[in-house]
Amino acid sequence: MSGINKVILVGHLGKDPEVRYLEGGVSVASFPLATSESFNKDGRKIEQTEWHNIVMWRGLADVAAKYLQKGKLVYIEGKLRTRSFEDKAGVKKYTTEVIAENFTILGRKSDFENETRHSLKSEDADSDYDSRTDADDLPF
Amino acid sequence: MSGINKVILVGHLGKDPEVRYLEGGVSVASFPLATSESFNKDGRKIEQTEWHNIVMWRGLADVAAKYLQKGKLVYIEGKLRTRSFEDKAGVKKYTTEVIAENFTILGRKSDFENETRHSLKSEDADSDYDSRTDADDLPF
Amino acid sequence: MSGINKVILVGHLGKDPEVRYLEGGVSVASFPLATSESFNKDGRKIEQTEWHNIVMWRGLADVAAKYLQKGKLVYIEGKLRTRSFEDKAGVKKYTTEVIAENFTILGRKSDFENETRHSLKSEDADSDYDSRTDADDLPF
Amino acid sequence: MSGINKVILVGHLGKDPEVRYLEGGVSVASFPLATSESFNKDGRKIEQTEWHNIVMWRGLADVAAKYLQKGKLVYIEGKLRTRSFEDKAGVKKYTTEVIAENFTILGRKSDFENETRHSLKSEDADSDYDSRTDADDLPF
DNA sequence: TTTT
DNA sequence: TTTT
Repeated sequence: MSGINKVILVGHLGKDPEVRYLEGGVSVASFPLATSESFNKDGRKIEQTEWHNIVMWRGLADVAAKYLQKGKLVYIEGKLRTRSFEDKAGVKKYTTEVIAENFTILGRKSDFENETRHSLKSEDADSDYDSRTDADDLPF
Repeated sequence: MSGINKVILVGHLGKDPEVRYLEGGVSVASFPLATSESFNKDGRKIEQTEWHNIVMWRGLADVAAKYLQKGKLVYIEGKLRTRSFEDKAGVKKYTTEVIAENFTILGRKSDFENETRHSLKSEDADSDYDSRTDADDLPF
Repeated sequence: MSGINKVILVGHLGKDPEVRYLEGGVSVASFPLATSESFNKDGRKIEQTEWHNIVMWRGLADVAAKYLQKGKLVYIEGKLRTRSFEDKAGVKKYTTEVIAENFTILGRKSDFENETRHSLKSEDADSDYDSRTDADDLPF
Repeated sequence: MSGINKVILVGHLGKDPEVRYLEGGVSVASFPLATSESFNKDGRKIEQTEWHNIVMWRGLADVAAKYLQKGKLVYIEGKLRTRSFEDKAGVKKYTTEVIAENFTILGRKSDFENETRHSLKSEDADSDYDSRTDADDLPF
């Protein structure tokens, strides 16, 4: 018990969010996010990009679908979750995702028709212990 | 460019750190860390544990080897890195690890013969752009 | 717009939380929190303690009043807020506080009769845009 | 001991950094940073801005002086420090500052002639236990 | 004013 | 595989 599992990312979306709808109408958005880091090595500037699998649930997924697009710069706060799945060949594999808990769009003024911070408590779609939306945080 | 990739964890070590030495004498420590979370579902308390693969390089690995043991509660700050590798059967797989940048032991008094915060800039063993140790942060 | 204002602290309470009740029955808890840092200077170990003014609103204040006491080790997440006030002599002064958004008790087993993470959206008592409680996070 | 004191901010500089030089040639940069937050209250969008006093020491101050200007959007990581001072009238006052440990410029492409993350261990100017610069992180 |  |  008593753990903290927190991820803070600032990066650009590699693709538009992809939204799926589960039984019960629960929405799930996912997209890749790139965080790049520069450093000097032997006098040359090296840029290293790390890709993260971002997952958003329910109301946060809906907001993401509406306001996030490929290329946008966002601040994302969330937690790590590793889950297993079977690939097409039936081989068990693992993937680590960042389950987003809130996000803020950063960047150009033109990106800010909407400037509210988006926040949503979200969890696995098959649990309903926290399915409400932090409506006050939504921009409409 | 311009990215932030930060992980903050507080959890317990699932095992003692395992230390390996690469060519050049570079040390790498790794261990699993559990972060647990409790919540109420339908009136029952559910505990959910997430396991993280922690990796520490060089001086930080040495400090970890000396001061961290299975069961200890630690605060860890680091970044996410996903890398691919081939399993024994030659199948390409991916794993996501937390490359620790510093840690602080939390918890019981008996855990605190040493109480300095440990911090070390570290990177891939095959790169040497940042191989020094933040010696002032080391407890000896 | 588009800002992030986040504070992450792990430290010990210097006093029991002090709870006040505003008009409307809104509860506000506050207490000092010590975060200490050790480092070596000229071969001697120096310990430096920083004191933070923690403020919790509404449901989070109620949970704090019940579960936090002087000496306990807690993880606190919140945001900075600087406000002005007049001292007894009528002189305008400023104070910077950490408005907590959630906390987790860390530390000894004896501290863990209750082990849920406490979280509450909270704001100034004179605003009511976010006055609900994240009830699912509360331990009762 | 065993504390964590961490601040994460994303905001705009309210002024150009002001650089002072202490005895020994130690440089100190300081500037105000605004973090704004939007929320809906009674259907109206409210924007609330918080101002932070940012302080940078030594090499980090030098990088700030070179690359940060009024209006720029930056990610700043640091720690809180409250110190007392006497105002012109000899009255003792307190101020809380964010001692930056690293920063990253965010925002428009045009802001990124230089895109390295800046990082520097820094402390009070009158202590020399950590006076070196994380040179590898510097952009020259 | 905490803790080790 | 941790911890409470």
